[in-house]
Amino acid sequence: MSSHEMDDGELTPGVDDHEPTGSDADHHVFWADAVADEILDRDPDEPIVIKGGVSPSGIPHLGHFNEILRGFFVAEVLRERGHAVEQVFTSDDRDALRAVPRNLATEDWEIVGLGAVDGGALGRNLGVPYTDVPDPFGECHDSYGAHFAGLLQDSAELIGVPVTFESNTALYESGRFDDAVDTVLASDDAASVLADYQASATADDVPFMAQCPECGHLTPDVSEPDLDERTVAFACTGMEAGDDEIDGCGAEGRVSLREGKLPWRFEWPAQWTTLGVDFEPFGKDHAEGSWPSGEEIARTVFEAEPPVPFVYEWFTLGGEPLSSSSGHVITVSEVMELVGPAVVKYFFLRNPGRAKDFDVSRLDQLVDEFDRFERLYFGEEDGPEELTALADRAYPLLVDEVRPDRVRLPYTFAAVLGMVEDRGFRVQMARDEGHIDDDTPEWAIDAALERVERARRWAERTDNAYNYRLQRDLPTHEFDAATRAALDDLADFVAAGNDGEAIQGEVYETAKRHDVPVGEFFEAGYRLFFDDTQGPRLGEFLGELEQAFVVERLRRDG
RNA sequence: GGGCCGAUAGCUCAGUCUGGGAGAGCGUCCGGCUUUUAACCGGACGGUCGGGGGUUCGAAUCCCUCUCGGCCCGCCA
Repeated sequence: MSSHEMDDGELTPGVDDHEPTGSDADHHVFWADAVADEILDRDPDEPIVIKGGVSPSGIPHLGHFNEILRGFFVAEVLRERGHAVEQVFTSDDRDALRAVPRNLATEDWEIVGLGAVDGGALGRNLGVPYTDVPDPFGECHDSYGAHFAGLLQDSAELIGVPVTFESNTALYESGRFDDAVDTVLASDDAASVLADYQASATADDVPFMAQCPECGHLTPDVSEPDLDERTVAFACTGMEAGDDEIDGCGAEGRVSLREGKLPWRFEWPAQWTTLGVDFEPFGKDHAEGSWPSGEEIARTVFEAEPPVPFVYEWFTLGGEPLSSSSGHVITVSEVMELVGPAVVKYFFLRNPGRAKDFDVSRLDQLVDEFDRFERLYFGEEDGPEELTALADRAYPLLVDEVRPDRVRLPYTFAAVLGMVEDRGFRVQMARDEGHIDDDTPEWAIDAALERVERARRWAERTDNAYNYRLQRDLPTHEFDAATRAALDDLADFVAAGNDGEAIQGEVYETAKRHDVPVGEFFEAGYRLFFDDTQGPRLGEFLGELEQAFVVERLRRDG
């Protein structure tokens, strides 16, 4: 720790031109600034290490991204202030497989049921560390743990957050954890400290779990640690996993301290000291469990200051808790296909202390909210003071590049454009609505059209009011004579070269002339073009389509 | 049983740290866009800020208490 670091803090107050004048120096509109202050108050060595981590127990879902994105914002704020930062993520992959998941994901993010893999093989590996359980999908990774850690890493890349992954198993096997393991086992206090926090722990426990060399199962039944030889005696007597009992093979003997692991309550602080962690976000589940004990273990056993903690609320998916085991999950990959990285980051930028709902059926709301946030930043709209201040401060962290000339199609409008595949149609319609003009750069058009693809997937996934698809072939239909005559009339009107607005008006006129109820006539139109009874505003939509196609379809010729 | 967090409009939430005007978006309703057909625009309606008590000139905000919900004291983002 150098003596001038205090000055660094003074020289980089983290104020940019967007910071509203008159705000107190120690009040921040953005939570990550407050966290950064707290970290810097401790004069950390550089690079400042920001960590997160999970067990690679199954499909990585959006909730796991709290572990990456909370840290991301803090890391970005610290970088802005001129500090070197490394964001690391521990895969807690020496934990034992405790339950066979109902659903899995392939390396290409395809969600499959247990039936698609050898579930029996997984069942036989209950109690075995994730890195020693074979990859259920065969050869794509070295192990179950590597497979799902790979997906997590993949998610981080998708969203554009640079993270260094650390495997717990590798930390044990390479010896990097040796000092931490020795410290715990040599400590007179370790077991008794934990016993103060955990009812099931006693002061006589040897805080280590050995991996049986015969069957690969972890066992807490260890004794007589020898710190000179770095071995421990074990008996493979099985372990508890939830309500189930996992049997051991009964083998006994001694194993190296690299063949096993610390219990989680010790492993977490061991990660902090070994990796030099300065900041760690965690869910409210750890807030009253692992954190208080970990904090004291760090101080009394490792004689090190624990990282700055940060508790985040869990969020729900469509009002229900996320649950890997029941399959109520949404992956980052899926979310990225629906809204893109900036909006995902925006979702995590908001108040982390309050439970949020991620509602796929109302993603348009989330995207609208993001668009507004963006307009507030660019000063294109007035809004509440606090929110505007937050936008000024944090918006640039959401995007790769701040571009005032970007184009954002409203999400539901993008969904309407998604009803037709043709790019020219999409561009023309966006142009007619004033979203694109002659000065719009090509990159902005491309980026805007990406949202059309996403909104299209959303419409399909939720099968909502925008899930209409222009039919390439003439749908099956049955119209009475009056309707047929009216459609022919309308076809002539279109053939005469009238525009969308005129066509919309003519729909009413034609229906009236032929004595067809307006509603029925619209239904006929929706049947012909969408094979449905409803759809978007018909006339203006038809006005954008190729005239010959519309005429032919209205005449039921193809 | 003990503890942590939360509760603001029909919905999603901001505002609570640092007490002074109860807000946004969406939805709903009404109207506009040449005449119902989920894209656009305008307006309106809408809240005893979970209940009660206290501190204060003044409380969504601070304190106490109760109710409900989530979570922790095995594992979990």
